[in-house]
Parts: sequence; structure tokens; C-alpha cells
Amino acid sequence: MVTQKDVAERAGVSFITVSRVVNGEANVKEETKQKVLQAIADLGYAPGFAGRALNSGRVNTIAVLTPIPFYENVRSFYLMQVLSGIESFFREKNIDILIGFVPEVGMDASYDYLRPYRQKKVDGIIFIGMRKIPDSMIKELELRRLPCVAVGDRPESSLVSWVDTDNYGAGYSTIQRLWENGHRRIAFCGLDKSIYNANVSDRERGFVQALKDLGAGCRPEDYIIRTEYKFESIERDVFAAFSSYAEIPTALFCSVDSMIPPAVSALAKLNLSVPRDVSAVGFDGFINTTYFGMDVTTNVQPLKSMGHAAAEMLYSRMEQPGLEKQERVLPVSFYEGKTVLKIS
Amino acid sequence: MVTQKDVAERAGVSFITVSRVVNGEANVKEETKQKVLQAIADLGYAPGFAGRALNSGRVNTIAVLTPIPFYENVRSFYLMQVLSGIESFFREKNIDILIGFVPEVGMDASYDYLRPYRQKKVDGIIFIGMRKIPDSMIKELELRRLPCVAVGDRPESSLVSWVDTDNYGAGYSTIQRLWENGHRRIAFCGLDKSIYNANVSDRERGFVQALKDLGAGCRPEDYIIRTEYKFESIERDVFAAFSSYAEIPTALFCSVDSMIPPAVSALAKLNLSVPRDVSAVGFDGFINTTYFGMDVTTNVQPLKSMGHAAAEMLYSRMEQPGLEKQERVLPVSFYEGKTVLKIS
DNA sequence: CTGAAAGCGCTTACAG
DNA sequence: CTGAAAGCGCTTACAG
Repeated sequence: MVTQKDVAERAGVSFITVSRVVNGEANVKEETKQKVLQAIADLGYAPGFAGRALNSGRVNTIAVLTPIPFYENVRSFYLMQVLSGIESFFREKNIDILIGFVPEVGMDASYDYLRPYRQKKVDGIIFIGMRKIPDSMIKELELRRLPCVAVGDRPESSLVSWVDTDNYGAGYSTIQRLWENGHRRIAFCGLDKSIYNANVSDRERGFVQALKDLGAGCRPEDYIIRTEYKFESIERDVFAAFSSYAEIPTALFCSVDSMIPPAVSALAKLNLSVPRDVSAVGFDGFINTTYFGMDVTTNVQPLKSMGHAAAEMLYSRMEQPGLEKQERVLPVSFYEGKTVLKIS
Repeated sequence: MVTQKDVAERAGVSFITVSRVVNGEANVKEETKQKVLQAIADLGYAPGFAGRALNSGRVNTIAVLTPIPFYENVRSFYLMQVLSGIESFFREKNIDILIGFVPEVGMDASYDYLRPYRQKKVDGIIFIGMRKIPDSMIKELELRRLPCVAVGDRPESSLVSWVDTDNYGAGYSTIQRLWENGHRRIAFCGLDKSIYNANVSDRERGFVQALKDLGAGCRPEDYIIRTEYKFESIERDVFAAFSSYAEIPTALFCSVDSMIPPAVSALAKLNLSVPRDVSAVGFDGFINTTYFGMDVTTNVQPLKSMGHAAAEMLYSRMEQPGLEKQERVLPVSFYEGKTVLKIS
């Protein structure tokens, strides 16, 4: 490895002068500077980061941690979108990104997923899609005083900043829109209670509250379909629900876009077509739904912005260690596709 | 930050003994060891990696570099699948992964994407989906003697190992299978020549050669549809091609799975249904094609295995710097979906 | 404007 | 079995 010492020798100065040139300090004679720069170019010198890190206590690397298995189609989309916002922010700052998998509460943690953070390999952490941060982790983070930010959830720890979207509000306004389009019986495709997903349950709360506020004649709770993240399960549960209703709902609000294809398939088995017989609205907007064979009306999460915001928040805490926890809610936007019909 | 010195003080030994315990060296009295371990636990000490890196010259981090924009749906799937294979290998070795974006030849490189590698922030590099590695980069890599492996392409540099799949072979055998199922007129949906994609062009070569070897009556080249990666373009180009054929092909081989929905849509406009009128085969197998609304017959790339193999190859070169370039071709597997019919 | 010294946290010989 | 010394590549005061 080429070091400052090698450069110094070649340029005929001391290594400390080399350090000055490398760091762009002002107090170096122009002539000396040129000699050093020439030597750097000749030798292809680049400052090793370890020496610098040892002095500054900073490594200019952050970690992006997630419990999302990288091979999982839909969730890794989410991950990558957020990551792209993070990357665009940190690229400018010359800060690198370490990506790592962390188990969630309840997952088997057979390896030491905290090692990189203990070792001071990163200056901060962004969690993506972490539904619950394990206590042991929180304790470690506090001990090391590592700044961290969570994306897509709202951890209670006084140490973890977060960015999230307004899932409740978007759930609520989706129902308002359907209502304005004449829909009165609306079903909601949510998740089993055993699956903890704060986002989906917030969307569900919005659904329930909006229908109550609008004075729907029915109990919204009776129109909640509880299922799990699997094509076959969703298809089966939507089929079962729509088979059981005395009156078929005119609209179906899917809490996650990827529920739409299995739901459509289930409805087709009942000779119900989307949107002719049943309007459909989704949520998330990060799958290219043209692959679904239809232009789906949905709520779009501002994932890239969330990533960018998280990066910004993390960075500010890296720069000012005293800064307290920040919270930020970003609005969801509505995409008008072709799966909702106005009825009378 | 808690250091070995702090631990030493508390345990009443020298910091060098602490180092011994931390590194699991044998020559430490059991009693001393226990005292040190206790002090480590009390203080929550963990060895900082920078000091170690400075000594060993290794940072236990590798970089995964890709020109694939993180927000791009289909290609980031590919990326994540390969990444998951890489991660599973390196996790066991306690090696972390830095993820970074690199411009390809022809892309605008307005920032210094090589910085982390110059700085000796990583011990090796895996390129994913890099169609052409810029010369300037190759030069840097040679200079730093950074081991590297490319996934999904076959760079000529004598320095870059690679793992790839047998695209030509899979293209060839796909045609053989269709032929066995009675198909004689087969179209291929490929890419414009201006889009350099070695994988797709290998698949195309397999298509052409197989038809020639099988003694097809027509010129296979006349049945190649050239398009680009965009729903609307694919739809338009497939429509145009199928409108122009004197006799409609009985099968369509799409060089990439994501071409299937737009192709199906184009055929539908000609009143042709898949698979009733036209059989369809895809390539890649990493999109969950149930979202396409059909169970697509396709060639499945072993992405996770490719990632794992790349990691293995990189690691071996990290351990033995003298090791020369390795090359590895993994087989593609065939998935029997429901989009190919046997005809007579 | 330039250099000698000390130190960041660790490991690797070398003594004892 | 344990410690004092030197050094990894760099930066940060301090002298001159």
C-alpha cells in the first residue's frame, strides 16, 4: 500500500506536509504543493481511511439494517426504493452504505448481527421496515450512542428518530373518495391480527373511522377480510368473504397492492369483474402494476423521499450528537388508475 | 469509546493481555482471563475495527457495486436475489457488505465512485449486472490489487473473475422443447441492437442456432422482434410484428419475463390469446409471475447460487492473493408453467 | 510555511 | 504466563 511516507520521500518533504496537501490546508507553499501533488499522481496514492478513522472517530459509513429478506420480491422493492433515497443523499457527502440483515423480535438470531455496530464500523444506522426493534438492540445502541433513524415505523425509544407516512390519513381519505364516487358497501382486505404490521393496521383504522364518520349503515368491522401475505391465502379468504356477504360490496380496499391480483382472481371465480362489478383500490404504489394487467388505483408511498428524509435526519444527528430524537410524517399521494368506477 | 486500555485498568492487567483474551490466544492464565472477561462485560467493551484494520491490512468488508438504479423494479429484483446469496455466504465469515452504485460505460460519472475502494475501505468487490467495466476502473483495480468478481457478465480483464449462467444453452434448449411440443414457427422477443446486453444476445443466438439445427423451414432472423425495456414499446413492437407475419407464429419466446405482460396485451389486441393461440416462454424467473395473472413457463436463473458462488470466489482470492482469475457457468433451470401448449 | 512529537486503538514480535 | 516497545497510516497540536 502506498502511504503518505512514500509520497513524502518522493516529493522530498515530510509526511506531515503530505497530510496537509491531502487535506487541502491553506498553509502550504504553492511550489511544495505542486511537488506533493505530482508525487501523489506518480504513485497513485490515496489516503487509507483506517488511519483517519482512528484519529477522527468517524468512519464515514452508515448502516442500513432491515429484517426484510433480500430475496423477497415485494418487500425488497420497498427496501430498494427507500435505499435509493438514502444513497442519493449520502453519495454527496462521501459517506458509504453498509447493508445488513437483522432479525426482528421473534426471529431466530443465530448470529451476532450487532457486531459491525459494536466495532464502530459505522457512524449511524437506518432501520428499514423494522416492525419492532429488540430491546437488546436498543440497549446496545444507547451504550454506543449510535444515532439511528427508523423508516416506516414509529419506535418508542427516545433514541430512535423516525420517518413514516400517514397511513391512517390515507386510509381515511381513500374511503372518502370511494364514498364520493357513490360506493356505500366497501370491504377492506387486511391482515390477520397475529401479523403485526403497524402500517396496515393504521390503514385499517382509517377505513373504519371514515365509514363511521360518513354514517355508513353497516358496521365497517364486518367488512374486514383478514388474510396473510400469500397469493393462495388471499385468493381463498377474499373468495370466502365475498361468498358470504348478503349484498356484494361495490368496492374493495386492499391494504397492500400485491393483494390485488389474488383478489381479482377470487372475484373472477364469483363472476365478478374489476372494476365493472367491484372497484378496487390498493396501497403502496411501488410495484409496477401494469404487470397486473390493469392500471390500479392506489395510494403511493413517497419511498424515495422517506429514504432521503431519513438520511438527512441521521446526518444531522451525526454532525450534532446532542440533537434529540426527531419524528416526521410524510403524506401519501393518490394515484388515479382505472380500477375505481363512479356509481350511483 | 471504551478501549482495551480501559478494560486493562479495570482488570488490573496490561492492555496487551486484554488483546490476547479478545483474540482468544491460548497463553493466558485462566484466572486472568476471567478477570478480563468480567471487565469486558462490565464496560461493554468491543474491539474497534479501525485499529485492527491498520495492523492487518484487512477491513473485513466487501463492496457490491452495480449500475442498476436501486429504484428500478425488475432489475433491482435481480440485484437483491444475487445479493441474498452473497450475504448468506459472508455473514458466516463476519464480513460486511458495502453497497454502491457505479456508472457504466457511457453513463455520466459526475462523482468519484471509486473513492471507497481507493481508500482501502473494502477487501474486494463484486460487480452485479455490469455490462462493461470502464477501463479507468480496471486500471485502478489493478493498481490496488483488489480482488473482484463479476456476476452476470464475462469481462475480459485477466483480473476479474466471473460467474454467469448459460444463456446460450438455455436459449437453445428452450427452442428444442417448443419444437418437441410441435411448434415450428417461433418468434423471439429481443432487444434493439443499440442496447448492449450480453445475456439477451446469447439467448438470441441460442434461439437462432437451435432453429437452424432443427431444420426449421424459415429464417429464424425474420422472427426476431427488436424492442426496448418499456411496456408501451414492447406492446407496440410485438403488435407490429404479429400484424406483419403472413402466418402467425405458434409460440413466442420472450428474452425477459417482464416482456410477457405487454406481449400478451399486444396479442390480445389481435384477438390472439396465450396460450390458446400462441404459447409463450419467458426468461429469468425472478419475478413472481402470478402477478401477471398467469403461471408463466420460463427459464429460471439461479440467482442466489450465482451470488453465493461469486462470494466464494471472491473470498478465496482474498485469502490467497496470488490466485488467478476464475470463471464459472451455472446452469439455468426450466420451469414448466401453463403458457406452453402441445400442438400437432 | 514546514517539521518533530505524540497519539488514535489495536497487534505483533521480543523479553523476561 | 505477562508486559514494554514498536509500528500500522493518519491527524493534531506545538515549535520554529
